[in-house]
Amino acid sequence: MVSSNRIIFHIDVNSAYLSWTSVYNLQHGDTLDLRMVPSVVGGDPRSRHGIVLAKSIPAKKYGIQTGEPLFSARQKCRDLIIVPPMYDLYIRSSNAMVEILREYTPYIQRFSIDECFLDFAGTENIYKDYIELAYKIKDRIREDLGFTVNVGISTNKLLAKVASDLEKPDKVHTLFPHEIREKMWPLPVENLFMVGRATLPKLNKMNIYTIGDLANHDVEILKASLKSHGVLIWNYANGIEDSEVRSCNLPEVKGVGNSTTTSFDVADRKTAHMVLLSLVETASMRLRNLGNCCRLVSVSLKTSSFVNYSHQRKLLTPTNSTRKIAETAYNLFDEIWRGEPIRHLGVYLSELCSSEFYQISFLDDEDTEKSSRLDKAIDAIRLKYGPKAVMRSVFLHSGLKPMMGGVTEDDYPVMTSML
DNA sequence: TCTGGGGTCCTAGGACCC
DNA sequence: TCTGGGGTCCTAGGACCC
Repeated sequence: MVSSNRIIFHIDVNSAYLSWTSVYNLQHGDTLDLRMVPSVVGGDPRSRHGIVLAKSIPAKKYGIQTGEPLFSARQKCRDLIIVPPMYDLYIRSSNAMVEILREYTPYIQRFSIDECFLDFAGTENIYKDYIELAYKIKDRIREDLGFTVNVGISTNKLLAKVASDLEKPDKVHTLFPHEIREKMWPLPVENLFMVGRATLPKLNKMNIYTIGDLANHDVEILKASLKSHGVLIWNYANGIEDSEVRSCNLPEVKGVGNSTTTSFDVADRKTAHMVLLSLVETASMRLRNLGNCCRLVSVSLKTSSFVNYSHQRKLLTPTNSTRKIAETAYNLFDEIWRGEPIRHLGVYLSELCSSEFYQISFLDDEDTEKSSRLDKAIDAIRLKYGPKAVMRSVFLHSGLKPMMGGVTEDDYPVMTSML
C-alpha cells in the first residue's frame, strides 16, 4: 500500500564519472578541476571504445553529448580534455555516498551507480522541514566527499527524478503535484523518463513537443499508436506513478550477460569462438557466484556495418557449466553467422534457477560432475589470485583476454528502465 | 583514432494444441 | 468438408534506462 503523501528524494551525482575522477585528481595533487573546463571521460578509440561516458558542464555547452564518439566531441571543442574511466573509483565513490545517505533513512533504493531514491515514510516526527533536510544532505556529501549532487523532492519517484534534473549542479528542487503545470509541463518532451530517441519523432509527428503537450493529449490515441508505452508516458507526463522505493526484497536478477566490442574485426570462426569462450568464462562465473543455473543461452553479434542479430536456445536441463554453455554458444554462433566481419559479440544467460536443485543430478552424470568441480576450483583460484591466475591455453599468445566483460565481485546496482 | 556495456520489458509472428 | 479461434510457447528484434 502506497501512501498518497509520501516524501521521496532523488539524489543524482552531477556528472558522476567526471566529478569522481576530478575529485580523485585534486586529492592526488592535480591543480586542474576538470569540472570547471570542457572535459569528458571517454574510452580508448584505439580499441574502438571511443565514446563519451560523461561530460563536464562546460563541455555540455559545446553540445557534447553522452554516448557520442570522441572524434565528433573533439570536433565540437578543440581543447577538450579527455580522461580514461576509473571504474573501481566510481564504485568506491558510490558506496561512500550511500553510507552517508543511510544515516538519514534506511529506505534507500540504489537506482544506478550515481542515483538513489530515498523514502522518508514514518519520519514526520524526526524531520520538520524536508527542504532543509535536502540541503543538509547535499552539503554534507559535498563537504565530506568533495563532489556535488542534485536533490529532487516530491511525492513519487518519477516526479522526484524529474525534479533532480531541473537545474544543475549542486541544487535542491521540489516538484510537488501542484507544481507540475508550472515546472514540468513547459519542459521538452524528451526530458521525460522513458521518452527516448525512437519515441521522440513519433510524438513530434503528433504535434507533441513539451511534456505538457503529452499530458494533455488523448491517451486513447497514444495507446493506439504506442501501445502500453503510450499509456506509460502519458501517466508520467501527468505525474502519475506509484512504485515503491525498493530498499529490500530487490527483484531477482533475470539474467547475466557479457559482451564486448573487439579491438579488431573478427573475420574467422575460430577467433569468434575464442571471444565467445572468453565472454562465457566471465558470464558463467557470475552465474555461479549468484548460485544459479540458466536454461536459455543467447548469442548476439554486431557486424562491422553495425547490423545486429541474435540467436538463442533453450537447454533441456539448466546448467552453469562453462564448458556446456560455451559449446551451446559455439553452435548458436555457427548457425547464424553470415560471414561478415564482426565488431561486437555478446553472450546472455537467462531463465535462471537455483543451482542447488542440480547438485544431486550431477552425481548421475560423471562428466557433468567433473566439469562442475573444475569450474568451482577455477573460480576459487580466480577469486584468490585474480582473473588472470588461470587461463585456458587457447588464449596464450592469442592477443585476446581470457575473460572479457566486466561486473565481477562488486556487482554494483544494475541500471534499468524500470522505476 | 568514428559509433560501449550492463540490464529489463514489450511486441510480433509462427508453431502447436485443442 | 472452402479454411475458426483461443491459449501458450518459442524466437527475434527493438524499445528504454544509466
